[in-house]
Parts: sequence; C-alpha cells; structure tokens
Amino acid sequence: MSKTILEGLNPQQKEAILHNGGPLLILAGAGSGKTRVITHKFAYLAKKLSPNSILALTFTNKAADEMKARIAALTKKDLRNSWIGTFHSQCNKILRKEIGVLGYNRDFSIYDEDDQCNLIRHILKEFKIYEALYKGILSRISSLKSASITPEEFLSKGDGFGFEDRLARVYIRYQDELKRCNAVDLDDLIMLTTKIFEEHPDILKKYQQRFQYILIDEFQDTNTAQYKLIKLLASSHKNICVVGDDDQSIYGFRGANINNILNFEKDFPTAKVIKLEQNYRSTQNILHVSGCIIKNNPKRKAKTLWSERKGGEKVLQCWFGTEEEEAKYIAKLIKGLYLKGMYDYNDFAILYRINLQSRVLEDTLRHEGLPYRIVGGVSFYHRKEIKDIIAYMRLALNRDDNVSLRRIINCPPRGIGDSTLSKLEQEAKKKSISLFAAIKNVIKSGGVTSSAREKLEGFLSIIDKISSGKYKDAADMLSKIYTKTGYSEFINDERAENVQELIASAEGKDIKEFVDRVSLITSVDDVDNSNAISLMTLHSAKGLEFPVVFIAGVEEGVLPYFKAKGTEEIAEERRLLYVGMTRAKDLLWLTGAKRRKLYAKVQEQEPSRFLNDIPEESCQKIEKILKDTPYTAARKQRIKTFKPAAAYSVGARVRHPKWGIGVVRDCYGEGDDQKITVNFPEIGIKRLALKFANLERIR
DNA sequence: ATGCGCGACCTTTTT
DNA sequence: GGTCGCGCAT
Repeated sequence: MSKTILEGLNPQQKEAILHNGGPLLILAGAGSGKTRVITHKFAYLAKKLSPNSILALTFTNKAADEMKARIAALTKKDLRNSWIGTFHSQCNKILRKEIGVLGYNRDFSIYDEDDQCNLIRHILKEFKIYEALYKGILSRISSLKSASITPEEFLSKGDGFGFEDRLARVYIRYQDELKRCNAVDLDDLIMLTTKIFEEHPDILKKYQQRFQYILIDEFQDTNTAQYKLIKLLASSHKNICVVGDDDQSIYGFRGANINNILNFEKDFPTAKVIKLEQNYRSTQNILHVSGCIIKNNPKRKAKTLWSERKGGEKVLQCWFGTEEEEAKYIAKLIKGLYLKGMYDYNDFAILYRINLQSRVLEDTLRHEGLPYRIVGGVSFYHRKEIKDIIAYMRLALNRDDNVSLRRIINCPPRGIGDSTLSKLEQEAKKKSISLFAAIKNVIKSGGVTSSAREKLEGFLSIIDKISSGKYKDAADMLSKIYTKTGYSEFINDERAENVQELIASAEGKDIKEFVDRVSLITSVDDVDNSNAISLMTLHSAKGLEFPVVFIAGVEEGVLPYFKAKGTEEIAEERRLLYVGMTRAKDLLWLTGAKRRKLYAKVQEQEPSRFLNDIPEESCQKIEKILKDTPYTAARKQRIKTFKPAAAYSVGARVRHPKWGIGVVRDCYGEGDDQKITVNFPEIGIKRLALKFANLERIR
C-alpha cells in the first residue's frame, strides 16, 4: 500500500507525505506535482485515520472534485461522508448544523454577488446614498468581511464622522438585513463559522476532535478570515499541512492575504518547511526566464525551479505595430505549428490580462478558420432566467428571503409595481416581519386596492402551491415552477433552452442540496474537450498547462495594468505574468503592440517593465513576421522527454466507454502519469490520462 | 409599465 | 466603444 503511495515520487515529495503530524508548510513551485503530493498525503494519512476525520480544503469545486476522484482511486475508500471540499461548501455543511446558536434558521439562503448587490442597493436607497456607489461599497464590505472585521469593530475604529462612518452604518444594516432574510453571503459562510467557534468553545472542540488532520490547498489564496478559521481548528493538535506557492498569489484584490503563507512559520513555530522545486512541466529555459522575472519581487520565499527537460526553445518575444498584427501573427504561428503536425489545437493557449483583449484574437482566429474556445467568462448560473427560477425555489424553502421575493414578485410581470411593493416594505418594516408575511397582513387588513389585492393573492397562491407540492427531485420542482409561475410563456427560446438545461442538470438531485450547489458554484463544470485553442485571462490559466503558450499584450498599462500603482500591486502583476509563463511546457511567446486601442482611444504602448528582467541569451526577439516558425528544438525536446510507453503503440485501435473507437496518436509519460492521445472519428483528438481513461484495446 | 437618451465607467473574480 | 443605470417621457 505505502509502496504505491510513494512510488515514483522525488525525495522532497516523499518527505512531505511521510512527515508525521505537526504543522507542515509545503512550498510547491509551479508544476511541481502539488496535487499529487496532496492526494498521496491524504491516502497515506487515511491508512491510520478514517478518511472522514481529515479536513481537506480547496478553493474551487473543480479542484475538490479532482482531489476526491484521485483519492478514491488511490485508497478505494468510501468518501461520501468525507470533508473534502471548498472552504465555502464545508463551512456551509457546518453552518447547516450549527447556525441555530446565532439565531438563524437552518434553512438559510446563500446569497451570491448578485443578491448582495440587490440588497446593498435596497439599503442605499433608504440611506439616501448615491446608489451608483453600490459596487464600491459592496467591495469594501466584502473586504472587511474577508479581513474578519465585524461591523461593530469597524464602527468603533472610525471617528464617528464622514464616509467611513456611513460605510460602517451601511455594513451594520447590511448584516442585519441578511439576518432578517435568514440569509448568509459567501463571506458569512466563513465568518459565521468562525464566530460560532469563537463564541461556543464546546462546538469548536467537537470539530477540533473530528478533524484529526487539516490539509489546505492553494494556501496562498486564503484570506485573513479563512486563515483565522483554520487556525482555530488546528490550534489543539496542530496537525495541519498547507500547500501553496507565494509566487502564484494573484487574488490579492479579492482579499487573499499573501502574508498567510509568509507568516505560517511564525504562527506555527514548530512548522516544518518543504520546498518542491522540481518542475515536471516546462523546459529549463522557460523556468529560467520566468525565474528571472519573479525573483525581482520583494518578500518572497525564494525557490529555484529546475527541470529535467534541459535547454528547450528560447522564449520568444515579439513586438508589433498594432494589436491586430499581434493577433494575426499568433494565428499564423498556430496554423503553422498545427500543419506541421507538431501540435493539436488544444495544445495552444493564448493568455491575456484583460478580457477586452480577447475580441481581436477571436475575430482573427475566426477569420483564419481556427477553432477556439473562451475559458471562463459569464457563468451559467448568473443568467437572469436561471436566477429567477432559483429565486422561486429559495423563497419556497425560506419565506424570509426578501431578496428573492423582490426579485420575482413581478417576474414574470403580474402587475405588482413599485407602489404596491413600497406598501409591503412599509408594512414589513412597521411590524418587523418579512415581505412575505407582509403580503398576508396587507391582504387581511385591506391596506391595498382591490385590484392589487387580487394580484397579491395570486402571487401568494403560486408560492404556496410551490412549497406545499411533493416533488421527486429538484428537476421536478424546477419544471413545476417553470410552468406554474407563467415563466415558460414569458421568456424567449434561447432563455427557455437555458432553463431546460438547468432542469436537466437537477435530475435526481435532492432539492436542498441542489440549491446549495447552485449558490456555491460559479461555472458549469462543462467538460469541454473539443479540439480548440484556449483563450483566457491570466487568472483563469492558473492550475492549467499547455505545450504552447502565448501571452499577448505584455505592455506597460496592460501588464502591469495601469491601475496597479503600489509596490504590492505591481508585485501581483509580476506574479500574474509568472503564472502565465509557467503554464508553458515547450514554447512560450511574449507579445505586444506599439499601438493598442483601449477603451475607444488608441494608445502608444511601451514594452512591459517586466521584460527588462529577461536575460538576452534566453530570449529570441523577433521584430518582423518570420517565414519559418522555430520549432525544431521543441520537437527534439518532446521526443527526448516523452519516450513512447509500452502500453499502447501509435496506430493501435482502442475503445473508450463514451467516445467509442479511436486510433492512438501518441502515448507518453511514465507510471501514473501516462498520457495517451487518441483520435476518435466524429469527436476529435483527445488527450487522456491512461490511468483513468478506461480504454479497451481492440484489434 | 416600458422606452429612450444621456452620462459615467471601465481589471482580474476560485466561492 | 459598449454597457449599465438613471430619470424623464409616454
């Protein structure tokens, strides 16, 4: 057992896994096999401990799912009751049990950013603060919460005058309103859990005993509130292992506190520190150049990544007249490399700092007939029609949820306008009751015109019908909502399709679990394996890797973005570039344009200051468009590093459970990391991990 | 209740 | 350049 767990690992990785109890900080450089170490460490721990007594926290659902799948494959243990998940989902789990002590009801709603905005705007109207400020105010409140500062603390810090004081009052009111709605926002999931632990030592003790070991992934992304929470949980046994890379901290603007990683050793003086510096992804050259850039950051835990893939192609720098030329050249290069058979479309990624850069790139790729996909972007669950339908569901489960009620009381339109609504608001305020209860009161007391009363009765009976109905699953409930509310007649075809998709995704799911999932998920985990070039922001690229990476717009004002002024902000921009560069396995291009259209005006652009840190000899600068694409070294590199494994030979036929029969195009890697590339007719070329692919060899 | 014109504003965004 | 929100007009 422990043989398989430690097989194929380097000494540092082994040390990290075998380290016995006590605080451990694993500084895992880009591409150093971090996920592997975490999952194997979990498996190792699970030999002695029940898997359900290990708390393993990630930041994304995707990372959590992947971790679960890999641990399940490794340990063959039942993980249905495990505590592997995101910070938010695991806190939600705790709150659903314990929130009673704070005076909330267990059926609380979870508000996302959209709901938060609605609530803040509602409050600002009442406070007579210019409503357009809501975004700024919400972000201030959110950063207070992520820094674990309560409304009362913030108010007591202020001088009692001016904007800060008013902000404090809005914050207090906001928190009150949430409670009145029996709702928590995403920051509350962390903050309220912490609050319970602080105020109820017995509850804290229960969870301290339950979690014998704590594992945290992407530790550089934790905010102060999250760190406070895990310090509480780890304080008795100090069996805590955090894994992260300070050089990849790029979410400071969302409250992530890089000092958490820098201070871990101070907070846990007996902490062992292990550095994972062997990179299994990029060529030595790419690592060298990205290392030259990141080493200029102040306050970092120095790491020197190295790779067995010695040498490699030089990093290519290219400077163009305009962003159109930049895009065109990138497209031509991709086409050239593709036609030479070196790479597939999904081997390429084009990364950029700001979303608006994607437009020219998209236009050009389309024009050149190259397939692409945008990664990230607007979330499915953020769409109006989806949020509306979910709001009905939420209101049926939690009648105090005023935000959801306001959202749907007149959607689809049923003639309940502002005047009726403000009567309801008044009544609710006067009697300190929810809007839903206010509707009942107003109907009884005859506080509205008879036509308004009829309409309110109609709305009431819809909600009553929804909440008294018996449903076999979440899909059943959603589809009844969709028809009974009149929503289905109200929307256009495209939106109707989205609703159908939502209903389909709820098939067989428990209603409450489904609502939670929707609130805690951002994007649909669509497994888009289509053979296409990936376009995304540098932020979205974190955690991914591609054989060929282009970083576009490496210019002053774009990267670093012009709004980044202070040293820490510049340092974060530098890390952003570093994250982008370390995504590349074989080839890396840094491009820029002399003139770029930004927000309707053409700007003269200078090369990014970060480029000055790149040593001449590791870089190739190209001023004009070349006829030949430089790829020979990369090809040699590939052949050397990826020796064909014996498992499948190129040209062999295999069957995949989902995609049918295909032809093996490539097979490489060793041990658990064996990868296979298969061309499935109709579906296209897929790159698969041999271990999980479930392939069947056929003759 | 809806439609339109005007002005302000622009990042990144795991949950 | 394009979006979003507001206020005013119907």
